[in-house]
Amino acid sequence: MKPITIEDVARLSGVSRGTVSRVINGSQNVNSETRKKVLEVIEKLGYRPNQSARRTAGGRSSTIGIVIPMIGTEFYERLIKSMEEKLRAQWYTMMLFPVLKRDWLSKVMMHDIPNSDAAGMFLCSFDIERLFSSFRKPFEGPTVLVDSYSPLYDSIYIDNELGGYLVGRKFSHLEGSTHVIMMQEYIDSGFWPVFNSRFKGFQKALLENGKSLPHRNVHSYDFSWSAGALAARDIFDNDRPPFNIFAMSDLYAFGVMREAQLRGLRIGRDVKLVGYDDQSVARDWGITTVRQPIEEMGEKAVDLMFKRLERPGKEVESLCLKPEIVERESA
Amino acid sequence: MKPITIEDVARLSGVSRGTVSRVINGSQNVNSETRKKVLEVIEKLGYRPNQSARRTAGGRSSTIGIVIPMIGTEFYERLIKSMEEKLRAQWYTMMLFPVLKRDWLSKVMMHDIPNSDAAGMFLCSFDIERLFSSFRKPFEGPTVLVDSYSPLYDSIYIDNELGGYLVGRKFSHLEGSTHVIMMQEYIDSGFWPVFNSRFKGFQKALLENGKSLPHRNVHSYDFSWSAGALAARDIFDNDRPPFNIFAMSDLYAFGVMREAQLRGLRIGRDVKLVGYDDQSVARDWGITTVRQPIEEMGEKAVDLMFKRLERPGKEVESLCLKPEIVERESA
DNA sequence: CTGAAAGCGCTTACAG
DNA sequence: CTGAAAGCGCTTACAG
Repeated sequence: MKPITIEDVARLSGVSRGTVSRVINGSQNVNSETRKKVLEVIEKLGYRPNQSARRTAGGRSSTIGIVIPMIGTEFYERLIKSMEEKLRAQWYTMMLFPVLKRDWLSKVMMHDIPNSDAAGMFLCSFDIERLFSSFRKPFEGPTVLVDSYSPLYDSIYIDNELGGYLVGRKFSHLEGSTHVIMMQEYIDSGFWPVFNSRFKGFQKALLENGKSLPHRNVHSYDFSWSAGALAARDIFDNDRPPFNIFAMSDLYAFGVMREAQLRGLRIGRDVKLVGYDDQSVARDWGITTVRQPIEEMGEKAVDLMFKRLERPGKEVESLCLKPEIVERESA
Repeated sequence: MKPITIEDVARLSGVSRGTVSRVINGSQNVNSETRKKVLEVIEKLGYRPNQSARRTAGGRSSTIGIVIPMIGTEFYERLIKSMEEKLRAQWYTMMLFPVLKRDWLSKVMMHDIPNSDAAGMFLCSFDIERLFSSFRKPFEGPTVLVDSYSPLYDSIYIDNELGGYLVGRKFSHLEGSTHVIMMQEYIDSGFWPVFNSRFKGFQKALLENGKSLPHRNVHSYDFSWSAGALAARDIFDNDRPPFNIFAMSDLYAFGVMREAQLRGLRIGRDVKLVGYDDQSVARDWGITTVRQPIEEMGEKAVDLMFKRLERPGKEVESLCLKPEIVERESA
């Protein structure tokens, strides 16, 4: 069974292919009677225009690609959802390219994306300059950086240094020992360095208030549910309360919380705890945390894309969003 | 700056477009000298074939679409990763279509997918028959159902009834009161009913052992980190230990665990607890759970797709995978 | 408002 | 092994 083409629609409507094309593309220059007739036939036949053909014939693509480093986290779920919402309102289709393995990064960048026929591309959380020292620029069309920054591209990101600073300022007036749990970031990782920025801001605030953070109070772990508990075990075993712990992800904070409770330490009193991200787990368990305006970032990213699509030659624009502390019981 | 076309390559190589095309498509019928020359020019120019044009000219698409109901969970992260791994080995590109809002389901099915130019389509966790009573079949090409079943399509899924049954059998020899925490499933939701199947199997095992489950011992909640704790609170307040709790997701199980510890109930003794999914949180916190062979499901799904791509007319094939209990400290 | 026609960048028999 | 040519399903000036 052959697919239905514009030719079939034209024949049954008694008009030319050109007219059908005009109807499909919403041209004003079609008699409303004709349009109605054509639309009827389209409906009856179940005709869908072949997108590949439209594009090779010079029509605009209406898909937008999004590259993200992972799925399976609340952060990207929320980000993607807010972006898709806005994209759909303008009839764009979203195509997701998750880079689920480090090895795939070059394949996604050099192969999948150039072939994707997207009108534009969002690149999320990657450090594009580091990426393009090893990769050829993969995509000629409009590119918007989300959750990262480069002077060469439109971009929107959240001020991680400020996030860390806010927590540091809060902690600098507290009694007791101060600890940080973070993820180790490698220079060659290709990711926008969020943890290091948070750390920088945190340390800056402490220094401003005459406090310093011993190197041994910085705990680096991988990213997992148990990491926070392991770190907490280490902290509780080798130091004395009260503890002030900045867990740079709610995941970590949660592990700390659990370990503390097992030991009878009171969260909010013996242990002051601040997480990061305001994930549902922080809301559910009363963890003070740093909220990132994820949805706002997604929406404004789409705005940047639309502007760029309209005026490809316009000057590069960059937006920086502010995080804020959400006070709960844990600190 | 105009994109480089096959014409440019042909001209600079001193051959015809046809020959360049043969080189691109790996045809054997090209003199190796000619091929070398053409390849050089391609490299030098940085030429990339226009995929849209290839497809409209009758070439095969090498992208595969995957529709999933959500991102942000470990289940889909693992599933997608295992599928992409196999797809990439055969030079296919994966395009993800998450359906992040219920309203978008029809748009994704009727618009995005038909336009996606995919050679084949995976549909994950949706109840396709219920879907297609309201939607026209969106996609003519090879379709493989993953994590759901229909006699009309190739499919692979995990035996949820068995999963529930295994837990039920384990619980039927235990002293104390038995409770279930699950998600309420609505008939019109369009999702493959996994919780109901688990419940069915669970109840069956209890009945076989002469036990019954009072209706009030079934606790339905939405899907969140706090739901398990809320359910546990309800259970602990209104019943007496020992408790046997089947939390049909590790997320729920985790909430139960925390609430129990806050009350000084000993997990594994006062509270026997079984989760579902073997997520990292279950591994990290010692929760007995039902492991689903997610990666195996992903890989075999891709096998089904390849078979179907090769022989579009072959008989429909259906695979059912078995879950198993992972024993840990909690039960 | 509409049709005829050229063109988009490819692929693929066909003939040699 | 290769070129010339027809064709894929569309779009878009152009002319009327």
